[in-house]
Amino acid sequence: MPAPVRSQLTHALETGSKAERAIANYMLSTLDQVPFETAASLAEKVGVSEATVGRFCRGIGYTSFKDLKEHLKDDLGDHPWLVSDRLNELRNTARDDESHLSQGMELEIAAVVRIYEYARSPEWQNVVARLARTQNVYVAGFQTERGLAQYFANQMQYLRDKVTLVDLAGGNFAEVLATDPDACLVIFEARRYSRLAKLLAREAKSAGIPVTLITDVFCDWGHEAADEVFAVPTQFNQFWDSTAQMASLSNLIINGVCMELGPQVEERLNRIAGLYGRFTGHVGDPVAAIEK
Amino acid sequence: MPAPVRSQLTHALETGSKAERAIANYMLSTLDQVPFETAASLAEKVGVSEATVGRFCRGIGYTSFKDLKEHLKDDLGDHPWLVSDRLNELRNTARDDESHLSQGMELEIAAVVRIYEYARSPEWQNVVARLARTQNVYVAGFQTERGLAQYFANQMQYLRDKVTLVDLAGGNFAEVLATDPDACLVIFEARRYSRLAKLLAREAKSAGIPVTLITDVFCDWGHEAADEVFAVPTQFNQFWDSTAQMASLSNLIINGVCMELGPQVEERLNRIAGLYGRFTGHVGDPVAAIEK
DNA sequence: GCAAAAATGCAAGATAACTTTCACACGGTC
DNA sequence: GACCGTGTGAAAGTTATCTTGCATTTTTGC
Repeated sequence: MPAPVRSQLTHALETGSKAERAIANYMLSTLDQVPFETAASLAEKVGVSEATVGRFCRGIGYTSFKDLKEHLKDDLGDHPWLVSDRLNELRNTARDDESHLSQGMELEIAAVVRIYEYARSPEWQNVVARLARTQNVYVAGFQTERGLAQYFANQMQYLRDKVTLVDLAGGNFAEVLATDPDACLVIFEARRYSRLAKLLAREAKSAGIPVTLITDVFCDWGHEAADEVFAVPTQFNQFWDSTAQMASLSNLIINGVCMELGPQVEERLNRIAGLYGRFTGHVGDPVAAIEK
Repeated sequence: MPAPVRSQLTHALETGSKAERAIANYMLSTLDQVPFETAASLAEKVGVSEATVGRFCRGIGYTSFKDLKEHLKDDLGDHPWLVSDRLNELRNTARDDESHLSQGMELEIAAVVRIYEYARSPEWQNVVARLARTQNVYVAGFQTERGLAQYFANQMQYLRDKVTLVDLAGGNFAEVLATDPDACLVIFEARRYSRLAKLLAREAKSAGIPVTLITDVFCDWGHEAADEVFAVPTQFNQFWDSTAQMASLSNLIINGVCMELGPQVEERLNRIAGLYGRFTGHVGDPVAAIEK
């Protein structure tokens, strides 16, 4: 895999011919416009011919201008950062059968960045505040995302009381829909969406219960049925779409709720850990403690 | 009039037909990827035909998909779209009360890198091959990691038969420990480790059942009790440690098993989706299918 | 439950984007 | 000043992208 586009262009600034330097310079200074250009439009702006643009791109290691744009898309750049050495190591030493892996990794990193962008949005603050203050919190997940819902609910239960993982065991969702209206609902769902997810979201909304939907980018019914939609990237260049980063998102929410609730949570955490210790035990507990 | 494209798309979310809503939604969710798309690539991702994308763009006031991109150029404005720029944006514009967030992000990215390093290790291949071939797969998770175990198990069940999420409901783990010895076990656990996790791992190991432990970096009893230990970073500069990246790791394993099993999984996937469709239904299924 | 209308996909045709070929211009060298 | 190599643009050729017409499916209204 060739080095990041930006550094290739910078390199060309020094080594290239006159026209090449001009192209590289123009691209670097208007990098965020580049994806909208075609070889022809770029050529005209720089004052060279279309063919030269193509040759230039081929010269610095891409098969075409289109190919360069393609790389730009998931380019993490060449800025020094925490793990760059290891990242580059993985990128560069990948055997052919592994290159899909390292490409997947870059996409997964982009997903993490996306999630942290969400964490600074106003709607995020809404959700966190609501999850901290609302009397009853309900969590639902369907199909493979049920585990994520449970993960979220279990952690939330460490922080506050009255958090329930809902299910269809009773054949309806009365536990959410026909109860204390001081409630809110979080749903985890991804393609192919369960009929239940949409139905539950709708019913809850019309019952006046705020709904937060954590889903993938393909969900087209989210906005009509939920108050907030967090669309998490799920395609990481693998055979199997991965909703794993929803777990990261939910942990960030948990953390937000934690801070919203303040120091009082600590006491609850200890109490619950104590309960777990007495009923089940932790590794390293003195044997005596277990036998009580 | 800020961001006409965005508002046009938002408007289409409400007024458009099914396919149109899907297109608008996808474009909005991945707005900064749109410049790289062509009508065809977009159509494939959204699951509509190329022609529909063109018609949609014309429908909301542009002459073509290309024309829409042309307008997007102005609207996207100075919003950074390159992942590296977005990263820097998050890093640099963080208000004081957010700086712990962006530091956490870097750690979380490092965790992703760590996981992909694992995915290239020999022991990883062992685990993947074993999970594909062993007759019975058992999965366990304790405390908050139980959800992750369920997540893993549910996905695995889509790929192969005889995957069981074990629990202590019966008061022992006979389902794993006193049964067909052609079995393997995956355990998810993090601090403070449940006594059960260690005990189960030991018992399984001495019963000749290979054990894979997915845990945090603090686990000091893993190597004596498990055959493979994947230690996932969990400290992201937050109040609350996050085991979320275990989900990413488990999805990578799933993906590996998927490839190991080969094309035959596809049939199983379809069969299971079909079952889900008939018993519960998916969003978008014709009403008739649900009433059968 | 049916028919009319709208929406959609397919495939062929049209257009735009890109590559290749070839000839010429410029700069340096003998 | 002729020679040679490199870089370049124009035009022709190739491929990708988009549009259009038509058949089919889905939705809507009664």
